[in-house]
Amino acid sequence: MKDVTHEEHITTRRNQILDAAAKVFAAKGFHPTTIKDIAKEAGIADGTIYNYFDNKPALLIGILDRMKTTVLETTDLSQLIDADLRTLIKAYLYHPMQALKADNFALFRVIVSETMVNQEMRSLYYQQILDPTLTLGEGVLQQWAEKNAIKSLDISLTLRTISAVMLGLMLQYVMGDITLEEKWDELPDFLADLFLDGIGVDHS
Amino acid sequence: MKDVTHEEHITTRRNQILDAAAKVFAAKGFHPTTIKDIAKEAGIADGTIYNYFDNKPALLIGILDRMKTTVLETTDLSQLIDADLRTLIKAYLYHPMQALKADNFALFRVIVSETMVNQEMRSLYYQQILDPTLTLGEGVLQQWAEKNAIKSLDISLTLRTISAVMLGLMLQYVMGDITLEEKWDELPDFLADLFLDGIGVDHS
Amino acid sequence: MKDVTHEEHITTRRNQILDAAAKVFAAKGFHPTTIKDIAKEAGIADGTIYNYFDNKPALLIGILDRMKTTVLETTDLSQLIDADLRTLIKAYLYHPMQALKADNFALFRVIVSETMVNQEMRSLYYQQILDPTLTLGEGVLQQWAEKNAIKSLDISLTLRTISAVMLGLMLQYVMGDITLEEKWDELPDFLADLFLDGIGVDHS
Amino acid sequence: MKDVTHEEHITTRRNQILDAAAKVFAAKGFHPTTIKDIAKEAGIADGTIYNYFDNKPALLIGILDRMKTTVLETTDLSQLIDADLRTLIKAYLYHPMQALKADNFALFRVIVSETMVNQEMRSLYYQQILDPTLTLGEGVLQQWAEKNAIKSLDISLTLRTISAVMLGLMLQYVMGDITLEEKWDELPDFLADLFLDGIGVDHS
DNA sequence: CATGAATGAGCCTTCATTCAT
DNA sequence: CATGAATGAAGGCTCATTCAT
Repeated sequence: MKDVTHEEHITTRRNQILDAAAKVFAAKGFHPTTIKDIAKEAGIADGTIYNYFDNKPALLIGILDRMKTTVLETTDLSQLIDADLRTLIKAYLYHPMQALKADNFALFRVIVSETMVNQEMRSLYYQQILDPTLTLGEGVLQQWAEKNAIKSLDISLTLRTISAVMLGLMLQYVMGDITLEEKWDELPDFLADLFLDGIGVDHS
Repeated sequence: MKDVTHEEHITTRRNQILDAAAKVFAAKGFHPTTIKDIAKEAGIADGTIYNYFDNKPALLIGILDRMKTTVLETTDLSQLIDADLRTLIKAYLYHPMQALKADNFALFRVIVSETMVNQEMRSLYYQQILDPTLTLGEGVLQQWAEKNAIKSLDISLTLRTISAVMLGLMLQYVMGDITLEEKWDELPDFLADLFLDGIGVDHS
Repeated sequence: MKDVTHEEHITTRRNQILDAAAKVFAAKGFHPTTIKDIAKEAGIADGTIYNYFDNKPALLIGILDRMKTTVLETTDLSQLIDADLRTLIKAYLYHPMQALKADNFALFRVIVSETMVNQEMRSLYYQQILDPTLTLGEGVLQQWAEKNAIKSLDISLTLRTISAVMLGLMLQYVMGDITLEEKWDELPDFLADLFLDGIGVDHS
Repeated sequence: MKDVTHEEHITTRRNQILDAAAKVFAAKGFHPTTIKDIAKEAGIADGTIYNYFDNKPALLIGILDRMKTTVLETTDLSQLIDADLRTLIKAYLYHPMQALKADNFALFRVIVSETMVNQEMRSLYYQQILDPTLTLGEGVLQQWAEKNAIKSLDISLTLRTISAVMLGLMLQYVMGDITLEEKWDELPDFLADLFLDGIGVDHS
């Protein structure tokens, strides 16, 4: 009973700190942010942060780690198992794009930036986010392949291409591509068409 | 005459410093690298670097800036103007992928990482690399569209999608996706097929 | 009655804490040891320690203070009042040397180290240990002097010399003098001879 | 030529810093002293200290290291090789006692304190100071033993006893023994007599 | 222009101590 | 009296940058 309360308290505090860290990281970037900044934002003392996290990088890792839940939950495609392929692809693309759009650009930038360069974050991203996403998608594609609804392509490369396009577009958006910003909402439709039909004309 | 020598000397020194910086950044990352590291690698004194660059970030910007030449030169597609579309797309994809494969992973990672987070690098990348590449590609696609060789799609989005796929795949490669590493050389062919024909079966 | 129990409880707790502190100080040194280390070793909470001791130095002082009893008890020479002088000196030297040998090197080191540098510990050591020991010894020597069993020397200096030799040898032992370690057990005999007869040959 | 100046400059700076460190350590103790204190005393910036020393302990080690020269130079006994034994012993004891008396008590305390507890300082003390001193003394005693001027005792223990008495007396002095302070100057004579003749009366 | 010693602001982290529960 | 989360002062150390030579 007391333990439960205790656990809850720890979780609350960790989230409180991660929320503050996410906010400040998004605003100032990882390296320019000081522990004092985060503590101030969280309304606690510097030292308190170290009662819940080992060090500064652990905060960013904590933020990334917290995302795995979000990603997997919002990307629940099981309910779409009976939809047609085009709808499915749109859905697969739609969620992350909307999630990003909110106002997490800045945080996204910081996370990608550090992930590129931090071994621990890299493997965390791979294990917690990329790999589950790919596995999920491969299963779906496999089913459609068996129904002869898609060409017999290398499924793993296909999936990687689809997830890569999302990542790549996000980066380009974040880099300041205005065209992309304007047409952001058209993308799920556009991509679904592109991936399903290609750009080439039929030569038959 | 003297000016020429002078200019040459400056260019040489700058390149010497940038070479050293690129090497050390690739090995240790941007933030963990000190000016002293770079000076040592370049065989000069710390202070000398400041005669050629304003500050540490300017070194990374210098490296990125030097790349624009390389990128545009190696992506010269004019000679392929008469090839068929599939060949063209392969060529468009092939060069950057091989360039990355060489062994500049590490440097690529560092540059992407800082670019995400550094406004100046971001606009430099956009102006010097992304925008020219997109413009080039749009021109080519436009020509093919006029020949009715491709569907009438939103060309700017199409181009952005293609370059986003490249960028995204490179990142995932660099993140440690083993499958991608194994099949890296198959990608130009695979992607050309995918982009041209799509994954869907013909319902006609 | 309740007070007695109360007092007992306090004493028990204090000893429990001092035992833990002594163990950890010996293992890690005074400064590297944290209150948390000690609390953990004692199986109590950090804050509890402050119910029994004012601060961290007070713990070391407490340890030193506890020793006075031990020292004086084990150095009870009264029973040797009838022995010959050589036996007496051996006994005077034997106890502290054995005590050190046991395995309290590490703690001894820590205590000496802090005593050097901490005014409060210094006077505690002087009052509780050095002074009583010297007084005791001086009394004994005085008796022998009156019996004309020893030369008429400055007794206070003689005593200080003897205790200084012990202290100095202990330090050198603890500093890692291998020769001293090997011959440690020979010392009481050796020193007794040395002090009584000197190293010079008789010139008569 | 330039190198010579350079070396000189380094030596000067190191000594300047060590002088300042010694002064502040003596006044405040090792742990309470901050790098800023030392820098201020030396009239330089904090960071400059780290151009000459690896870290804070290295300063104390540097101080100890500098002493080896002093110790060995001032303890040059070769000129006394023809003196009688009593004179020799007095000389052997006199120098360190005077050296300490100056006003280096406080520093001595700090050094002994840290040496007790710091492995690196311990072996430095052993190798640079204790061992040479013992070796020197053993050689001398050996010669006298061969001349039958002293009893055939265990020379290594004898030497250790003599050097231990110095160390021990210094500590007791430093601990605040007033008697010792009053009679400090009598000690060389007193000790020479004690060690040569012993305190026992002749039983023949 | 080259040098590299000097600078000193600034940050992460530790940990003794407090105090509300 | 016990607890242990919270505190926040404090300090060692790094390193980009400057500037006298």
